[in-house]
Amino acid sequence: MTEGSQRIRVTTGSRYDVLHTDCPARDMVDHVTSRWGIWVLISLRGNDLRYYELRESIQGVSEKMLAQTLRTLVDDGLVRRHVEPTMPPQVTYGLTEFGHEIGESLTELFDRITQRLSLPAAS
Amino acid sequence: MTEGSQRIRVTTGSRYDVLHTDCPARDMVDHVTSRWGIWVLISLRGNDLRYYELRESIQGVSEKMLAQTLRTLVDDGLVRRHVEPTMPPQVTYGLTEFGHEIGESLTELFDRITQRLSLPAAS
DNA sequence: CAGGATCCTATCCGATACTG
DNA sequence: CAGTATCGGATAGGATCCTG
Repeated sequence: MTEGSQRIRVTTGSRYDVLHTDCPARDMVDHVTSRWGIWVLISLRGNDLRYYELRESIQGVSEKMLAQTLRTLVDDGLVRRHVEPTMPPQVTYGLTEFGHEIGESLTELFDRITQRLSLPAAS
Repeated sequence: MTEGSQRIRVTTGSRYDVLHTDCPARDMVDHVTSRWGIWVLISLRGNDLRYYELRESIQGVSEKMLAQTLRTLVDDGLVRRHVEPTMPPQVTYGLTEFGHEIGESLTELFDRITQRLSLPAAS
């Protein structure tokens, strides 16, 4: 993004000026609202799931994208990864406390959308 | 996505089985959580804005993507577009009632993320 | 001012093959 | 089982030019 001369406007009173620049929250938001991230977080709300359970639960996701998404969410501190050193290995994913907070917001967002879509039509 | 043999499992008790298939909500969610869509919706919460105001407010967005994002959100019934037939023309964008609902959810999501990022560190 | 049209590049993402 | 590595097509997205 190469912003050197980008000034952060804090004079207007809008609290969103800051985030519109390159603040770290923007990356996190992008991860959370990524194509598959949102469904991973929602899927894990009920209970922890293993890798293949997530893959079957989230229709349409490829192994590559699921792995990639999970890695990002683990790095961000939203998802916890638990490895059981058996043979074959068992890896379980669950939400951290932070992940639960975010999952709650995402579920609310999703619910509002489905609710609206179930109505006839309105502007 | 070409799913013909895809069964909707309604027997498990999880209310998210349905949405993991190709339900229309998924498209809407993708639009709302698109790279720029989320910032448009948040930006318009306070007050209506004109095109160039949005462009300046949302740092990093190109004219093309802003226009494209706005068109999608208008089609989805989240944003209202008002044209003042002057010369030069003035176009103002604002949220519909539905847009306000969604914007509220997105703001909550965003607030939780920024709040967490402002803390030292935790898992 | 508010975009549409065009071009071109970065990246996303799926398919496939392979590994501990 | 739970991934990683690589490849290639699709698409998102930026830059530029142009119009009502």
